[in-house]
Amino acid sequence: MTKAEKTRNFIVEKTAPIFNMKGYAGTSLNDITAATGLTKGSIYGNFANKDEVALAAFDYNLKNVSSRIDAEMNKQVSIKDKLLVYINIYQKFIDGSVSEGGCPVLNTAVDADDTHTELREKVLKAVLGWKNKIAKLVEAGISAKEINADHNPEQVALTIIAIIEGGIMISRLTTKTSHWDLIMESLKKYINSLG
Amino acid sequence: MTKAEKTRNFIVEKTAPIFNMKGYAGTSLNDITAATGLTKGSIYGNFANKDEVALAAFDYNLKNVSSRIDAEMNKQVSIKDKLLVYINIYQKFIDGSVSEGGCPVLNTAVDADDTHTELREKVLKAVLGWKNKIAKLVEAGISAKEINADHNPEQVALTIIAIIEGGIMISRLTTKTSHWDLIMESLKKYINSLG
DNA sequence: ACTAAAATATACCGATTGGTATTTTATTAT
DNA sequence: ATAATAAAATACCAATCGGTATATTTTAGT
Repeated sequence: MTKAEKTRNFIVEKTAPIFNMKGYAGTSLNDITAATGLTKGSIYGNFANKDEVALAAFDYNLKNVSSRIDAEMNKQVSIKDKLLVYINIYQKFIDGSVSEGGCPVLNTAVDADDTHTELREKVLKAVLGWKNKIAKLVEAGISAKEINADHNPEQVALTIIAIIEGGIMISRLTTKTSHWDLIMESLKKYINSLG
Repeated sequence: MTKAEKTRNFIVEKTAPIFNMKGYAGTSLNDITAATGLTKGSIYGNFANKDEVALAAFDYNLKNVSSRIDAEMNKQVSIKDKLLVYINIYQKFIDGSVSEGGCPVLNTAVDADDTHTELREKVLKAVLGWKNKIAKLVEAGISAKEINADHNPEQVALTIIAIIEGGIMISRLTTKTSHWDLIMESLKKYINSLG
């Protein structure tokens, strides 16, 4: 790994939480230099512009979440247990133990849907990928007779994502873990009702 | 209504959609003057600062949603039908027929939770009020034997809000009304399963 | 119609915005 | 160790940021 690559990663690591908290417009180049300790010249030596940093930061934040989920999901055998993984992983993003501004999908979707095309397309891809992933799990669950065949995999996927993301919005706003717990209890019931 | 009050309302009406789309940091005073056709001096003659405009814009956006919901809810008699009102109202915010950037609660919560205390407190109040409203409806439903008494009103309220707001995030991002429809079908099932 | 007050426009402020050309420093291959 | 190269720092740019003091216009009461 060359020096430039190291610096690039360093910049992304340090700015990713800021973009996740403050959003694209709310994060200034001064924020970026302050967080990295680097100068503007150095930032622009590694990135073409602010957009490129923001896009890389989103990728980083997304991978941070999804890799944790993948790792935990691989430990589970049943489809339902795999689906329940989201609850435990996101809990850590709520209670502050991992938190860096909440779910990057939610933050970036709301931040960019009307303002930033490139960022919007990245989140869109992430959500559609997430949806497909859950839908395939549901299909596998149906094949394995673990989930009733009368369920629409896409609908189940969208419903799970909606509950999680809506739950994050509420819980992070109210800062009540009890709210998260209650919503996730509903999600558990929903998942267990699938078959 | 004095001239200043008219102008104040005019500024709020014109800028409310902008704040809802671009967020607080993303909306500049240039945006505000461009949308109103007024000059900076006129804006600052009616508002102390940008914050005051943003706060008034949020109030306006929130009232726009909640008054529509209240009006429609009063037409319904059963508790379940009252709860189902959210689906039809928010549909209009999704398909673009009323849209001005989506749900102000979701937008402002995500925008302000880590950045803007005053705005954050306003959304927090809105969400807690919304939660209490649904919880009281559920309690009334239990009293009327329309909803089973084993349901936790607060939990039902939080779950409904989460599905709606999560559904808005997804549907506005993907611009697929089918996604909204599928998620709302799940919400209908959930509401109907209450009793 | 006239005047006092209210509301809006003009013209400006310093600070910050994203971005760049140039110089200095650090790295790396020989 | 040195030269070539890569990376980072410095110093700057025009434009825009939120905000204000003052001048002008518009409104409203008599």
